[in-house]
Amino acid sequence: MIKRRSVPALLDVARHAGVGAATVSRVINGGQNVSRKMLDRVQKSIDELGYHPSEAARSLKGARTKTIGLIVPSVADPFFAVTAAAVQEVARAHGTLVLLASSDNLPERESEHMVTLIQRRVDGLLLAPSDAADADLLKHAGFPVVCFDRPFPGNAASTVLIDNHGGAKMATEHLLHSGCRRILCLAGDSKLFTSQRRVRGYRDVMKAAGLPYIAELEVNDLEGVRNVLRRHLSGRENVDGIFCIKNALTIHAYKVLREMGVSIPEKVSLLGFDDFDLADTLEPPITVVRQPVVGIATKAAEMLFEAMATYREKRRTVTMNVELVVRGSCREPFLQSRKSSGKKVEPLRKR
Amino acid sequence: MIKRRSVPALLDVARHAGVGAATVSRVINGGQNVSRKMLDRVQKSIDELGYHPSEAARSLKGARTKTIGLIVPSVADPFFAVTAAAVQEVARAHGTLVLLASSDNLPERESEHMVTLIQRRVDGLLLAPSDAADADLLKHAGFPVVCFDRPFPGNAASTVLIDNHGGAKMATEHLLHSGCRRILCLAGDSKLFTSQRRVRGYRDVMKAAGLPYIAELEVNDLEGVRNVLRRHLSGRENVDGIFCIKNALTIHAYKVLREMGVSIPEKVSLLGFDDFDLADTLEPPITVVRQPVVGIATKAAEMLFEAMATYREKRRTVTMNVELVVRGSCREPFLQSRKSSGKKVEPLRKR
DNA sequence: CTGAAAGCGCTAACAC
DNA sequence: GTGTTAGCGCTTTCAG
Repeated sequence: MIKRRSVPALLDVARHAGVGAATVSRVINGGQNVSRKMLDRVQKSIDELGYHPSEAARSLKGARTKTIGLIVPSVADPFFAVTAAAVQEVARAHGTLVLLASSDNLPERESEHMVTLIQRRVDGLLLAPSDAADADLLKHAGFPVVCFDRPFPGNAASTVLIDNHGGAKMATEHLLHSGCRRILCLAGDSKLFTSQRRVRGYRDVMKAAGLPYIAELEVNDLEGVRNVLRRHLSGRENVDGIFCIKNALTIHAYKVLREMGVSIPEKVSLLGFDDFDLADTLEPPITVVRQPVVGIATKAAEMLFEAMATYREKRRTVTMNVELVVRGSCREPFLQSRKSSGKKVEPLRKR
Repeated sequence: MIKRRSVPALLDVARHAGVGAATVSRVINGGQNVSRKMLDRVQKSIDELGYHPSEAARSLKGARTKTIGLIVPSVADPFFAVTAAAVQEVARAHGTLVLLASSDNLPERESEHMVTLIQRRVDGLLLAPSDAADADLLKHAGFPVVCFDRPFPGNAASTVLIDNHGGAKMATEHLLHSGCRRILCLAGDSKLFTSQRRVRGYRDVMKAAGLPYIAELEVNDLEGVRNVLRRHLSGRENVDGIFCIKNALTIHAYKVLREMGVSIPEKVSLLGFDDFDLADTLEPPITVVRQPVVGIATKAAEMLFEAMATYREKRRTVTMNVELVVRGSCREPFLQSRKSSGKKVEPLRKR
């Protein structure tokens, strides 16, 4: 027996209270220009019937849907989880709900979700786009779009990024100052924007220093890291520093080094891009480049709401700074005779 | 200059293609009973205008909104992030979108979100309710609700739980078998359902064993854990085992023990409820009770979709099992002479 | 196979 | 102050 309990409509309330539709409408919209008496009567009917106005009908009248879309590769990923929470928070402050969708970095799935959100007539969209996001969809979207973490291909939308290149340079230089000369760069998924930028930062520093470029661009799981490290730590490579492009790799590298009995930082210095929860608790605590995760998302969300309010898209890209958090996984810097070179790393002792 | 670009409507397409509205409707709904010619013509107009049907108008006709709500205390919390991802996945398989909201464990905010979701006419709601969730709202919700992690007060909805009590007993017994006799139980936020159940499991075992009940029920931050441990490790308490009710506490306890120079497990055994990413990487790796996070969410979501499909609410509570993951933070069990007692812990070597 | 028209639940003009 | 009514964009009879 499938009996769909139909929820009461405005007209039901009106009839129940013996008033016109408009009066009910006024009541549920703040009760301006309604006599005390009517207001009470209507309110009573509303409560008795358990009435709640249909948002669908409201938005049909052309009003906003008070909903924004958020498409991320994966909600389970701590970075995007924190990001989602921050977006949430901004949205809530604007009386707006968030429609969450995950793309798994699959362009097709991403497009699929975008279409769905267009059909939902969301007021705006926040997006960490895949490398092959569909620019055509943006044209007919009918609402502003702001990207974060990665740009939209062809720079078709406003974007909030971090200084991946600068952060990677900072990291590599820190390793250099720690006395490392044969630095391995560990990266996964070389098609990812962030990955490319960070590798480039590493490369530029190494090249400028006349040191060898040793990079592994497609390692992702623990097994992969194990193979790679086994190879590079013995033999002629004889790596003395490791720069990991992302969290998972940093953690894998840490594990492998431990299981291989390689001491950090005495034998090998380890530095990761992106901070993580227990980075300061490991033995030794891991030195990382920290990105302002909440800041990125908040900024992106604010830009979106601004665009939604003004309804004029002045496309722009905001780049946020990262900071080096020095802990204990890199050797202490050698005496720096080159004090004058100015832009030396300012070690922070955080956490 | 605020010019809101209005998106094309079905009628625009109809006019553009020189056909009736119904024909366009048929085309966008699978194109049954439409001549090849018409179909092509309409499709062309659709593409040219970049038309996407309005979901709001569709659901106004009484159809489903193909949206479910998900209310969690915090998306940033890894547990709920993973949960959200799993829900996502099930929803996607059902062609449904997820409206995500976070309550911060605040009953008022929770109710607020519930009202909003009711107004959105979501097809169903997944909820990790606060301890003071509003049962009245459920009455007029008009859609099925399934809770997870915690029950709805008064058991007003179907629920997916884990065996908190059993898990805590398992944990405490394991500590006992490890030779601990003075076991401290660390809990935060004593009003939380999960916390209460777990503390109770600990208590029951201790009581049955005739051992002292030593619990701290309102520690939450690192500072709090530090104070508590300092107190209990010295002096007459002289704790030799610690059972942490949740992740954050386990990690804090680990940190404090390290900074105090207390060796784990030689001096103190440590056991946490709920597994976490680096539990196997710390020194020593932490023994934990693991709950099937994805399983919980998936089960809850499936129950919800089932209820949505059948539209009959047969309220039920599902309890999922937890498992003990033995790593290295508890002393090796003493020789167990009581082999016959059967229900002894079956140590798993996972990860 | 195709089109005209009613109506979903609400808001906003407009009358009273 | 309050009620009537015309749509918003779509689906769905019901005629042609």
